[in-house]
Amino acid sequence: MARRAPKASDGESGPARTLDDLAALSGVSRATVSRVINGRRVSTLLRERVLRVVEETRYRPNAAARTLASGRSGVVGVVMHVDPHQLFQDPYFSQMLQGITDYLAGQRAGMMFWLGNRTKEEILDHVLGMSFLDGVIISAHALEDPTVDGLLASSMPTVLIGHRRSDASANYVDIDNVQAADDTTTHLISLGRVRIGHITGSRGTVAGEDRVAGYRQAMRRAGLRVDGLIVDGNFTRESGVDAAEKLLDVGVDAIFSANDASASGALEAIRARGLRVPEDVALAGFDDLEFAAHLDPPLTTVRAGVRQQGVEAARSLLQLLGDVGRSPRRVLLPTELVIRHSSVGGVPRE
Amino acid sequence: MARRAPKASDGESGPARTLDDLAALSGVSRATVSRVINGRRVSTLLRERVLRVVEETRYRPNAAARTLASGRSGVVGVVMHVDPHQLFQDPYFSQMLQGITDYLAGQRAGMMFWLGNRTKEEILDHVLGMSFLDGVIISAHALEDPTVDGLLASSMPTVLIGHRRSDASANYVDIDNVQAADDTTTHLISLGRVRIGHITGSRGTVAGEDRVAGYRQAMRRAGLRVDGLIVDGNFTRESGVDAAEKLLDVGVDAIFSANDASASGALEAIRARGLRVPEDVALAGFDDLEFAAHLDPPLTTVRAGVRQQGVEAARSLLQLLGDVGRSPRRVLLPTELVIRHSSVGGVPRE
DNA sequence: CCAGTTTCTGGGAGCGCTCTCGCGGAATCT
DNA sequence: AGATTCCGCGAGAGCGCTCCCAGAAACTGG
Repeated sequence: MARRAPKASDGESGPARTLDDLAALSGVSRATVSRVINGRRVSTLLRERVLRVVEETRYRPNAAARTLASGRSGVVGVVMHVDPHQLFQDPYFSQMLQGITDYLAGQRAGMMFWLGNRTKEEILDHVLGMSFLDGVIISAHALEDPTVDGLLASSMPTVLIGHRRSDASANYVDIDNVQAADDTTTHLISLGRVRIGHITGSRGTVAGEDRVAGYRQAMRRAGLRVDGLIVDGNFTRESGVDAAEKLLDVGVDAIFSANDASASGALEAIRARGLRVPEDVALAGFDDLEFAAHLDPPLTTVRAGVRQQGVEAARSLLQLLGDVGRSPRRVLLPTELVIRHSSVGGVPRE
Repeated sequence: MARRAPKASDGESGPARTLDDLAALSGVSRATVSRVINGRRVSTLLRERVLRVVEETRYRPNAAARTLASGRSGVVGVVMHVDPHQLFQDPYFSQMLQGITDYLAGQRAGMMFWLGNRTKEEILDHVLGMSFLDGVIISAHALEDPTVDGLLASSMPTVLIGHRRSDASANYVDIDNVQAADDTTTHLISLGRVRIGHITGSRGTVAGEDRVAGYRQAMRRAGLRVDGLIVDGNFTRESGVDAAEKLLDVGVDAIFSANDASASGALEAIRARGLRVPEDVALAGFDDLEFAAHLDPPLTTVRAGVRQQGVEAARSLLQLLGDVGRSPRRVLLPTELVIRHSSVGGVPRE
């Protein structure tokens, strides 16, 4: 297509737009210029000659041609299918996004985002339509997610965040929600609490289901009853308020809430009744987002390393792409129970 | 390069990966398949034959090849050079980003983001390195910005948000900050206020400088003094608190703050002194972000249509790309003074 | 000093697509 | 009925790059 003027040249002002131009200008072959550009072995003499021309002409390789010829673009997709409003409000997502972008930017990888304003089918279609992508990272919160299924079924290298798929070939970064929830509940039990309520996360999400499972597991092991002590929430502060009200009505001496946001809601509800935390009701959350340490009292919670999950996912994807064998990457990040005032009043503020 | 296995085929399982495959399968030429895919005139008979094969083989065009051959990728870059923390905290940016992404997604355009975790030079280099981009949208807040300069100097079609560059060729979407600030100040004057303070935005930003200019202009026209009444702020809530303290010390009966965040800080400071808004001190902000209407009292402010600025920028860029002549796009969005309780106590809550 | 290496370079064949050109046959005109 | 226009289609030349291959040049050792 000499018909359409090449993007970057008006008339003949900027001469070197292609490798051939550079080759002509520096008196070597195109192959040699390519070697110089890509840092492969070339004699010092020629290398310098070429580099000077590259410099002078402010040459920039054509990314599309490169991608076509090499099969890799250096660009990955990032899909976080959540309501945009929530995306920006909820530090959970912004922290994860930051982890991803920091790592990828550091590796000079490009990234395209799909931040979930569309339907899942549209997203899948759109992502797969960007066929030049080297791979994609997708945060998979729901147990059932057609976007994830579609990606997994496609030939696109994919890393999931937050969902250990049973598919043998799936790559993921996750935390052990069950274990962490068990630990947290066990912590509350060890404090002598016996009526421990749980405010669930959204049903149908991995984190929601796994955390309630961990809670049940710990309670069962301790021989404690759970009937009436599990109230549905949906990870929002508001749901935490409502759920805590119900738990307080039936009577509890501790509440384990499925995330920090709902825990902060629970805290508000407990306070509103004139009850003390942790004396009357001990409280624990999950995620350890920044604000958790600044609640009054500071919240006992599970440090999930949300930002780190993003970093690991990005790292895994890049490793995966570099690995010809494409052996699956599975990363289970450790969690840590962070004990603060909301469960153990006497402990000095960290 | 038959050497590297084509990305999407393992062995010979999925046969149709290229137009040539489709052509062979449907017994037409590659050109005709291309016409079908791109919706150009083809007889119904052949069209259907081809479409059936496309369907069956779940064919997806190779984006890189398309870009190389056609010179357009359908992907644009979005650069918002702000600290990521601020990006997510400050609704200003998230609203603008949402406007941009909504419009572009609606037009099925892809987008790549640079959300400002790197230095300006790095960003410029990285963006220009993605040579396949059809164009870029950049939010230009600072008076001097090397990234913007570099983009403008390059051959990359670029639309600025928030900066009317004098460059005849620059495309932008902006609002008339001077006029809007003048209007707001004039509103306060019309209420009989005479000692009207201004809390500036960050110096060196277009919005900051223009808004103080509009304020000065209105004050001068009304014959009011401004010395001692202009205090530096930086668009944050905290700076609003500090600046308001100073203004209250010198004595004011109204404050016009350069944005809503700093206005909310000012509100806090005024309240802390036991003064009433608007009876003792009338207050006005700028931007009309969501929270402005929910302050107590609701804040008089300038509706800048932040989300709309994003939409318009995206629309402008797409128009620009469709326009062979590439005649410059300049959009000056209207603003509206939204009068609420914080300036006119008697007005019923909107 | 020549055969056997090793290193470096250029030639050239693609990667998968778009788009112009021109041909043949159908539709329209005189 | 013959001349003219129109339309649909195939052929084929690129787009700018990567990477294999083989020849040339520079070493090595006997």
